[in-house]
Amino acid sequence: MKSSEKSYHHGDLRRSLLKVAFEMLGEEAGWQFTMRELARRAGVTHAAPYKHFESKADLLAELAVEGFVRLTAALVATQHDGHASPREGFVTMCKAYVAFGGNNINLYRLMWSGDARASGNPRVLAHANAAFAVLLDRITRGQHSGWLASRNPAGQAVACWTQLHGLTLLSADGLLESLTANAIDVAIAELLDGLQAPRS
Amino acid sequence: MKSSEKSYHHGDLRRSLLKVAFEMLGEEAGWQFTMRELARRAGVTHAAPYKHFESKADLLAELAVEGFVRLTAALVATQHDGHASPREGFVTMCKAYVAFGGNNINLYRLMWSGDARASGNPRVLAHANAAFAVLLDRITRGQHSGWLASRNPAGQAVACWTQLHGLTLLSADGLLESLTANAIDVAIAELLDGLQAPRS
DNA sequence: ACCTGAACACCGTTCAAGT
DNA sequence: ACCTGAACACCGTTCAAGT
Repeated sequence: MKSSEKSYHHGDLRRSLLKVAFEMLGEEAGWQFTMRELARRAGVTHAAPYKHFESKADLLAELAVEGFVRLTAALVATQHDGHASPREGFVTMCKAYVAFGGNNINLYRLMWSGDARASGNPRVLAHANAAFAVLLDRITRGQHSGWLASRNPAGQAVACWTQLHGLTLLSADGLLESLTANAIDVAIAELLDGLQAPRS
Repeated sequence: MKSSEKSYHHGDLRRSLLKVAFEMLGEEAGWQFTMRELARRAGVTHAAPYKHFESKADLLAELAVEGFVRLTAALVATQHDGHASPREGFVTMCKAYVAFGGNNINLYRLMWSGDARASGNPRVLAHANAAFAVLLDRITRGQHSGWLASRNPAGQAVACWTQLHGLTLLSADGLLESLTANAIDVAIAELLDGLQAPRS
């Protein structure tokens, strides 16, 4: 934060590496950047990152954790707006999920890449579950307040999560635009119809 | 087909390479096999595959095309069984989709990998659309026969596709089992409830 | 305490040369 | 016509050595 741009890198190389990694994820090139490129951009030798991360998978796990934190925040941020209806509020959250993926597609793919989980870092799974918990909480409250059909909330949350995950990925792959207009809105509407329908 | 096992590889190296690649995809190691490992297993030098495939992406595209062909066949195969109800028939197709992904997870991931589409081979997209067309066709017919709510069939098909895609991936990642029992069945039921519900 | 230089065992891809 | 051998420009990772 103190900005020592152009210094020789002292204690905060770890933080610098994460920052540069997020910058690279923001570019076009996909999430499979190389450790050597990361080191190059951070201005250090390719061996230096290994003093701060055990392996590439370890670095990816850190990025994935931060990704889930940001996704969770994006979902939570939709909770207290004044929505026209409970359903509208929920739809807003769903759109925020898909928008997060669309705006951070390299990070989103990294979060689910398997390479991140392969690190063995349990925080990846824990933070994925934390994001899921936001969906589950909203659904549980929706059932209590009566606008969602009452059945196992976890089942509804899983249906919601899988729908949003698939929608995010296929949308980012550019496969939906040619199939129908407003694919995201339509798919979310079908999801909500299902969650509201009685008699599972 | 003539089986010249143990020969020196003549004209059918291309076919051999594809066969070995599918075998590797059937193993545990993920879909990111190396061209050199493929060549090794096929018993040739690592330069030989490049006489039959322009690049690794080109090879992956061929595998992806065949994957979509197989997925399409798996979906079509569920069409003429005697089902207890139209909805049951549709649910069977949905389960076949998820089961295909679960039983061929490396191939399924490859099909959506981007590396395959990056080859520029238009057959990948064409065959992906062919698989989608099966969903669309069943939904259109379901609307005509009246058991599905009548609205834009493409929108419903997109909702179905994205749900099954997300469900397949998250299920394969092992992320659903701990959340609820019968996650696949439950998510498919929510999907169908949505597709059947009037008033989108 | 933190980074560098050189090394190891790999990649994808190319291309002259062999059969 | 089809494959090999050697090469090029890369990787992730390690480790003795420098500052």
